[in-house]
This record gives sequence, structure tokens and C-alpha cells, in this order.
Amino acid sequence: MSYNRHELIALLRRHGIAPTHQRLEIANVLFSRCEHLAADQILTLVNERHAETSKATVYNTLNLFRDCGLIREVIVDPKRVFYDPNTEPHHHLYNIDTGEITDIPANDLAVSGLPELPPGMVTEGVDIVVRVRTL
Amino acid sequence: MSYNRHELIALLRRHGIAPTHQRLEIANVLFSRCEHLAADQILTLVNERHAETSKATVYNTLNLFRDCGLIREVIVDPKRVFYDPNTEPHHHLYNIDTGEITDIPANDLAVSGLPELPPGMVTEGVDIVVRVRTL
DNA sequence: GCCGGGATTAGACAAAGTCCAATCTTTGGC
DNA sequence: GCCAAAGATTGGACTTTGTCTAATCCCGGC
Repeated sequence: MSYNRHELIALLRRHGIAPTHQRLEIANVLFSRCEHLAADQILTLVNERHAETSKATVYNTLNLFRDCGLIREVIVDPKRVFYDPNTEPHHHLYNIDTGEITDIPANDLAVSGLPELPPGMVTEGVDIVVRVRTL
Repeated sequence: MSYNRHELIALLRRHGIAPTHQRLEIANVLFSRCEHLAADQILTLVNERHAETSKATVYNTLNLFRDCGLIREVIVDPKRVFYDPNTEPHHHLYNIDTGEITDIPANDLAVSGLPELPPGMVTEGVDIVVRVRTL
């Protein structure tokens, strides 16, 4: 799940996103590690060598990537949104002590007994969060 | 699920919470309707007739109620936390268009295929959010 | 009714995220 | 390769949610 510059450009183009400098930097940070990062962490990482990307751009870009299905939002911490470069169907393990987030593949996971949806509604997704604590 | 003043006092006492004026007002707002309310909505509702409860107290009280297991936090909207007076095991249906939150009883709902937890960790809870959209 | 400890308060503060208008880049047509 | 238009980026002000603090208030036990 690590990409070189050309692959990143292709990835963005495939999603209809113009590959600018800043977007490539942000995409690189996201896809070069398989972690769940918050906007402020991404802002720090992107500007680690040379400050060249603003806060506004980081937020714009993350929202854009999310809208284009390139990344997913993970909402487990009321303080901040995390971004997940893994768009395969999966769920999350959330350690409420450390804040650590781990993926749970959706493969052999099944939910039974969900009620019928009210008419005129479509399911957008089912998110499962297993909240754990260090003993 | 509606309580009179005496029942509310008993409810707080049972959870080891001193029943003050403001706490009773807040408990009343929470338990007299079976909705999922955010802190700012509770602040408004509590002060509807006479302004008598401050923002700080609303936040203090909600955190206290949550820590004592009187209410539950629902984290589905990155913008604000909702509070749920229903402490029975259940999950949530979240309409991403309207923001409406509905309970899904956990009775006949089962999740199979969850992986083993890493050693030294205990499950604190499993939250399922079905995100729906109005067609 | 008095007293002490816990509860409440206004308002300052903090952090996450949005908005804006000016400026800079990218891109497609030539 | 060059140019203009469309789109992207920017700093900084702003908003919103929630926390903190130190002063004041009030509840319950005596």
C-alpha cells in the first residue's frame, strides 16, 4: 500500500482529482503509512521538511478525498475526525485509553437481525466500533 | 420513560448523585423525551422558561451522568456529542441528511466473526451505527 | 439555623474546523 | 511553449464545541 509519485498521480486522476503539489504530499502521507491520522497530524507530517501546505488546504483536501471515496472518515473520538486510507469494507477497534485505532476486516464478519429500514431510506454503510480498554 | 420529580430524585440518588435543582432540570429534559440531544439543545431546553442553568453546569452534569451510567454518549456526528437516556443495550440508525438518530434494540441483533482481542484488553462495548440516507 | 464541602457560575480560554478574498498554479487550446 | 481561464492555495479571522478557574452559592447533617 505504498505508492511512488507516478502511482499517486494516477490514483488522484482516476478519482477525478487534479494532482497538485500539496495534494500529492497529503496523499503520500496518508498512503505511505497504514495509520489513522487526524487533520492536525497530517498537517504536521506534511510540513515536516519544508513548510509548504496550509491548514486550510489540508482540510480542503481531506474533505475532497473523502467526497471522492479515496479515504474514509472514522468517527470514534468526539474531539477529532480520523482519516483512513483503507477503503476496503472493514470496521474498527478503538482503544479508549491510548486512542489507538485498528482495522477489523469485514470479510468474515456478519451482522444479523438488523430491522427493516423505513421506506424511502437507503443504507449508506454500517460502522462497527469495538471499544476496548487496556486491563 | 417519563418520571415525576420524586422518581427523578430517587433515580439520581440510586446512582450516587446529589439531586440539585439544575441536575433535576437536566434529568427531566433528558428523560421526559426519548430523543438524542446535544449539549447545546439541552442548554436551550433547560432555560426555556427561566434562565437558571449555565453552560458549564450542563457540561459538568452531562459528563457526571455519563460517568455514573445514567446516560450514554452517542458519537456519530463529528460536530457534537449526543446524549442518550436509553441505557439498555442498543445501537443506532443515523440519517446523515437530517441528523436524526433512532434506536435499534440489541435484542435480536447478533455480530459474528469478531476477531480475538489482543491479550490484556477488555471489550468496553460494541457500537453499531447504520448510516442511512433519504433517497 | 449554622457550617463545610460540594455545586454552580460567568467568562476566559482552547482546539477543531470553516470561510473569505487575494494570490498563485495548472491546464488545455493554440 | 505561451496565455488566459478555471481552479487551487493561502493567512488569518471567525465559529463552534467544550473545558477551566476562581469566586460565590446552596444543600444536608448536625
